[in-house]
Amino acid sequence: MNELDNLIGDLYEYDDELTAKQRKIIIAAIEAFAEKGYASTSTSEIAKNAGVAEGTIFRHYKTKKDLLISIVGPMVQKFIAPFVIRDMEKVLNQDHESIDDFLRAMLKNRIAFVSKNKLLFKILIQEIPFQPELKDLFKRHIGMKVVEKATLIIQHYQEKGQLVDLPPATIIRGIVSSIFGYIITRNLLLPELDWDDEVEIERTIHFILHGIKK
Amino acid sequence: MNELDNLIGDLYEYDDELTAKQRKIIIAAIEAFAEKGYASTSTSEIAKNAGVAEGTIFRHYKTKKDLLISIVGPMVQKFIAPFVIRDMEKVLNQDHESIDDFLRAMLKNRIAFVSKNKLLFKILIQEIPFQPELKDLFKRHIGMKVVEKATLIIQHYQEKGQLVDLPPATIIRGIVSSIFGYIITRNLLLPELDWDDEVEIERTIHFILHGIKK
Amino acid sequence: MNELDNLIGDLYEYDDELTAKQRKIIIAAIEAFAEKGYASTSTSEIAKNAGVAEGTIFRHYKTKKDLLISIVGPMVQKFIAPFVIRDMEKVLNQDHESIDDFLRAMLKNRIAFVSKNKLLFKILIQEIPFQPELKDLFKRHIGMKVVEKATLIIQHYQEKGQLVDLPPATIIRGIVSSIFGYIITRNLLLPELDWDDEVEIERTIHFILHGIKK
Amino acid sequence: MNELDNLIGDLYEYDDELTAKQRKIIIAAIEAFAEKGYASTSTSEIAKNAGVAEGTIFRHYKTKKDLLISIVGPMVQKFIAPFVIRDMEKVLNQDHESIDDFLRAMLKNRIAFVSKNKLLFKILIQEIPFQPELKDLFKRHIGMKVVEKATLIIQHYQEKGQLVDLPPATIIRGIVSSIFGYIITRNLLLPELDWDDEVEIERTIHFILHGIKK
DNA sequence: TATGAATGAGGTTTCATTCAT
DNA sequence: TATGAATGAAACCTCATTCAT
Repeated sequence: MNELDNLIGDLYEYDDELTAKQRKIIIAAIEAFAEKGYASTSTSEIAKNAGVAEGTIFRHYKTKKDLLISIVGPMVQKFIAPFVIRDMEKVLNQDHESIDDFLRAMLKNRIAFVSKNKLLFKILIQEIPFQPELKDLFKRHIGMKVVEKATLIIQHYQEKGQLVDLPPATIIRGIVSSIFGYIITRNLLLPELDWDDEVEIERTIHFILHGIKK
Repeated sequence: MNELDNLIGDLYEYDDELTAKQRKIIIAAIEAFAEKGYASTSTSEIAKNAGVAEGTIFRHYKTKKDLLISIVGPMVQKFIAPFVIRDMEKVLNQDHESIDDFLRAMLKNRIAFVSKNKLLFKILIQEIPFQPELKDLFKRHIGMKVVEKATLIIQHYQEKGQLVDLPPATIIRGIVSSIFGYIITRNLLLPELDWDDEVEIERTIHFILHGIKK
Repeated sequence: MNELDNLIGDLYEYDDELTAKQRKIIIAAIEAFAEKGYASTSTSEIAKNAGVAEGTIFRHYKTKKDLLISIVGPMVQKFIAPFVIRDMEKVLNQDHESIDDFLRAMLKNRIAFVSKNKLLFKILIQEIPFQPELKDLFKRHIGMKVVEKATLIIQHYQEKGQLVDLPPATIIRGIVSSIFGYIITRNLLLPELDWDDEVEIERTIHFILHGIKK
Repeated sequence: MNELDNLIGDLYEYDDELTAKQRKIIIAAIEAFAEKGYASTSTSEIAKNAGVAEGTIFRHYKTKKDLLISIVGPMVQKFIAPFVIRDMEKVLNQDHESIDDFLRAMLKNRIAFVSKNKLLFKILIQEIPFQPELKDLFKRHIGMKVVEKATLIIQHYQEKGQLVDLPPATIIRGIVSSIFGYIITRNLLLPELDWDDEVEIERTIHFILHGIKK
């Protein structure tokens, strides 16, 4: 479980916050939630796969939902938000000459991030519609901070005459849809295909920038 | 539940196949599945909301999963596939001069379709990852028939010199991502906003055709 | 379980409100609660003794506490309160010449009642301190209606010059303590002794009326 | 927790038998048992309220029931029994002229005792029916020694012609019921009322001595 | 001595499903 | 056809107790 091991290291700043059993619980939970969905995964199954007693899960997480939140919350909080924001600040400060470069940087970064966190990503998008806590978290972090920043960046480039005069919200939606479309197709819908990320990212950037019309 | 009533009429060709109770069961099930997810909805809850006895559900549907499939299967089979295909044939036959018109027709049609079937749509995309039957159905209908047709159309326009020379798969992904991005934002993420569909569809078409660069 | 059978008949006015299984559940629950206490009785144990599946209990009673309340509530409501009140009205109306007769009637009646409901009585006094619902029920029925009536009766006899001039509350406490003292000693503390109820009741009445001093 | 602190000092002859943690455990246990009942109190709750680790409880008390017994046992053994007996011997030796004085002394003494030990008293009467160990302890100490002595005293006064010719057991029951009736009403049923103990004790003595008849 | 992570048996409750009516 | 009582497996969770540190 190399992917998962790294992941844990990322999610929890101080590794020693977690006992060995806790790590095993989290890893087993991530795998099960991603494969069968949160509601269809039983705590006894998680315990069995983690090699711990069922009671041990509840010593560390008061409820099953607590376990979910503690897995998926940090992903939203510590990763998505700060990374995105830092990236964007970098962009604004370094003042890339063209948005091409900016877009390229962003896409690669985000795609690498999701590739490292495929399972968590799947859990997150599956459960957001049903977990008000997650929805809130998401709206607060992404909806407010990220969209705000993104709007500024887009206006910045629009003023420089590089971007079309669509409303920033529409532009953001276009970009995000394209990115997610790629990520989901690549990782969830057709993971069995041979993907040349380098090339396909360039194509996606081309699509975002110039559309499909010749 | 006007939306649901129409819906039922659409899903089942011969309305009289369904008893009144069956209709009520299906409606209650759609509402519950969409709101809380398939796995988190109990059959007793469906029965209560439908105003029937618990046993009645199992008289008509052997298992709970049968109920799900019988709700979401027809959507895939009878709706998505035929509509899309028919649309596309229409396009190819009528031979729209420009893809602009074609795209516009498609988008409006698909968006109208999903608006009519918001709840079913939500159930479908939530459950596809977890229900092999649905995944198969989907892949067979969409993946094979639709993608095939779409590829032909794109090649058709590429030969006419109207479309950029990206691989058809990339183009399809771009278009579909943009459509879904709009539908999901509009119906699931931010349904509380005031949407002017006419205008926003035009913007989305513009994005698909020309991208974001000026 | 003849005692319990009668009991059920008393508690539920229309016997046919209860299925056979429900009766068995209630009887098993009463026995277990009385023997081991509510908190120390498991629902699985009740189910086993009742000869039903555990789920059956929860089909009829939403929670374990529901089961307790539905057993002990009617005892308070339908029995204690109305009986006592009716008795007392009878007394006031018939206007017994002396309180001796009244006391005697009361004691016999109450003692017979508790003898018929020994187990329920035990459950009731054990659980009242821990179940707010029961406390409320009890205070409302006994505390308010019964004490009020009793006060009137005592004042009635005090005016006739038959009763000592202690505050009614003190007199009620004295009488009730003596009755409960007898009932508890007789049924709970020393049930193994040979009790001649007739005689012992006369003695208790003598104690209440004249005290211990010669 | 002044009440509880004194209490502990009383229960354990050599205070230094107890570590600070042990004291905290006992105090927390008394409070919890009294409030929610023995069976409904978890050891983890006691540990938390005592500010110790869960394991610490089991270092001092082999089982949860051990803890209960070690709390409530001394109350029966070291307190009730010896006090009562000593009092009674005093009475017999000092040879109070009248039982009035004797009764008054007893009542005040017992009521003061229970007031100091309200919580323990509550635990004791709640748990006696369900804990054979306690029942035994109680029967051995109270049932045998106390009743024996009390019988002697009553016969003593009966011979002096001061007491009515009811069987001693009946007289004991009358007195004890009246005392408990007062203590329970005062401390458990209606603790929120303003009680003037001096006055109410006199009234209770009057009731015991002369009954309710004028 | 004290800790608190770990246990696993057992608690209450839910639930899809069956079946006699 | 429709019912809803009944089921029992399995869900989530609690808890007294143990044990390595």
